[in-house]
Amino acid sequence: MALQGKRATISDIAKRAGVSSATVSRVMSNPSYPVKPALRKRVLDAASQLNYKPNIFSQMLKGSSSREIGVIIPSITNPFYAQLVSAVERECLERGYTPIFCFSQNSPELETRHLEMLERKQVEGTLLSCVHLNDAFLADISARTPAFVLFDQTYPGYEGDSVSFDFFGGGCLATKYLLECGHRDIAFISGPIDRYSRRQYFDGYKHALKDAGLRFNNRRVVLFNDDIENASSEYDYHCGQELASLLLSSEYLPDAIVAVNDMIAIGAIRKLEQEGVHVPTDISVVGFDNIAISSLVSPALTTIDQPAVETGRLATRILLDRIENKPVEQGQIILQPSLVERESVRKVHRKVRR
Amino acid sequence: MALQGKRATISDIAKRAGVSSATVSRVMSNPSYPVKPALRKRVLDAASQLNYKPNIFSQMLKGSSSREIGVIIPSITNPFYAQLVSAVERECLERGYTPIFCFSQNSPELETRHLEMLERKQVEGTLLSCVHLNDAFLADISARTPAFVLFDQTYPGYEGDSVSFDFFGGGCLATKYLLECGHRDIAFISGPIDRYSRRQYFDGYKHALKDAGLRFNNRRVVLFNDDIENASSEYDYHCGQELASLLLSSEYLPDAIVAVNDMIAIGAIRKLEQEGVHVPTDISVVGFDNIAISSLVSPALTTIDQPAVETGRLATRILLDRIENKPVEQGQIILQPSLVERESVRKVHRKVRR
DNA sequence: TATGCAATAGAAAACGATTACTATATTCGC
DNA sequence: GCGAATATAGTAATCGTTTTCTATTGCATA
Repeated sequence: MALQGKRATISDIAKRAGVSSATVSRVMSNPSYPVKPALRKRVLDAASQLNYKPNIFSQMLKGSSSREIGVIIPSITNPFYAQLVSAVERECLERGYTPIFCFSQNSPELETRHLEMLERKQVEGTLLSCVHLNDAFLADISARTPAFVLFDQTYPGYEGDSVSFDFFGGGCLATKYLLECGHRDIAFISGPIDRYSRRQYFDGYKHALKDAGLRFNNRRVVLFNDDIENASSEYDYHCGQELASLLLSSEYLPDAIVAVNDMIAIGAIRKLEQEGVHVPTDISVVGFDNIAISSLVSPALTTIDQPAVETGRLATRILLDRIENKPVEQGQIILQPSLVERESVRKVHRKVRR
Repeated sequence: MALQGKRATISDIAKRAGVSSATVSRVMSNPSYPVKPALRKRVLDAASQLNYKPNIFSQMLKGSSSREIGVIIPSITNPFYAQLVSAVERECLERGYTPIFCFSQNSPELETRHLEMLERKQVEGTLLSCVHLNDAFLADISARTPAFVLFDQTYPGYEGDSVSFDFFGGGCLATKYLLECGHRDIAFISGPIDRYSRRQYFDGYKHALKDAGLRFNNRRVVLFNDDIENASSEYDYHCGQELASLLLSSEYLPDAIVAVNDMIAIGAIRKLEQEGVHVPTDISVVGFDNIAISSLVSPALTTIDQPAVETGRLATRILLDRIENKPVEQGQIILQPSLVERESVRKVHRKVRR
């Protein structure tokens, strides 16, 4: 392999093989065009001698597709997104695409910056877990991008392709389960309810309470409002500890807690245990996400499963199908929550509902 | 914003503004070239009316730099790599580069495939946590890539830039700490010792034992040999459980365990507790990695810190400095281990060494 | 023996931006 | 007021590939 300073071009090969550059191009990338076997061999030999690698920018300029997609998520240290990203990558790999992952850190400015970068790079499509709450902005972007799928964090009333999750149903399910287990005084703990998903989850909680004929007690909603844009597990964990402290300082403890995510639940449980309040004996907790750790902590966390892999896979499929102009059976998917029963909830008295 | 089917080119703008395309180019991307204010304004207006976005492929073809780098790691669901990736991204963002993340799943074939893809894309540099154990291969790649830095998993005797970790020292440190705490019968548990890093860690363990005048007992080395290429946390966790079972089935339990990583340690602890063996009362455990969860489990894991953020940051800096031909003070960095004392090790009797 | 079509290959025109040359018009130093 | 330097803008070449035209064969059909 001759590695002179510069990389060999198609005309270097042409010269060496004694043919025109058109012929070289046809040998290299148009298998259907007839070229005499002898010539073809000469070209192939010359190419390998010169260690020829086509210049991708030139090919792109001539209009071939880059097979790159952009993927924007809030944070990769959040295990939910790590799993999601893993699924996206696998799907892309199978279909010959390269994903470019970007992390918005829950910052609209960063999200915009990444979106602009992806547009500059002329990716063929974008997958976005969106932290913008701006309708016009989204319309703008999705019009400009060849293909565009919202996932995880979607936008209420968004008309385009999306793979979202029934957060409302999730909030309901978690709360109803606690009610069924005989708990009545159920608190809700969360970081800032900024995102749509959290609001929905909270609404689900309230709905389930109301549905059970219980009045909603605002003092049982404990929020940790901190506008540090930080989506790390550690942060959520500490947030959970903080929230548990707040709860511990109230007049009396609730029967149970609905936490807005697993990490917060785990942080809260840890703090409670530290203060001598045992889970689930003294208080029950249900989380949300079903990240890997949740089954590994003690007590293992009862939680609502949010299917990260499924979300990533479906969203990627829709996006790639759009890019390739394949028919998309369903452009708007809403994944349903399911309960994962483990050890953090105590059944006070059986109260089976039909 | 007029969005006709095709995107506007530089000559569309030239036509609309009544100037030559050279002038447009100079206005758009050569601020130092003098252009009359009136003309400049005409060009700028035309550009914004046509919503002009330069064609990046054309720019690349003319030799401007892509400011893209490739980053290959085994798996993103491993929290150590998630943190590392996060640091790489941050560093890239600051310096205006776009990282393309690829996951090798510990498969040399996939690693090769990704490396080839990155070469095709003509990235300006590559960061690799390498699963190949092939010298020639590495030499080949690093010669072909404009800039190349090995990190995390490096290669013994590798001459190029690298940011690695003193795994041997880590194994020593973990073992010595247990010895200092008064433990004598110390087991080593691990998944397959395939990677260089694991072998080194294991060697450190043996060295510390020998150094303390203890004979190395091969029956205290418990390995889980499974060539499933799976680097997920869940897998390691189950691997840890399996290893603990193996240990439990031996004639009598060791005093302490050195685990090859945190996830395996956590899995083992969980299994031990399930079988009524309490950590650290009955047996002590020290992990390796210091992933976020390790401080959150109960008992909190005593472990060796492997600085993920530092590794990612330093490796990226070296790579980008090379790309930009800045002087690199130190091309080969070996990060040192440090012990994080938490709750999973019991001090049998104080035996202070100087 | 024309005629037409497939096989084969080269010349040259794209793709869109940058930039090395030119070519004017100004302006400056003296 | 004259040559030299500078400001300003256009022409055309260039980056490396693909692809549309052409052009020449060879061969089968009528």
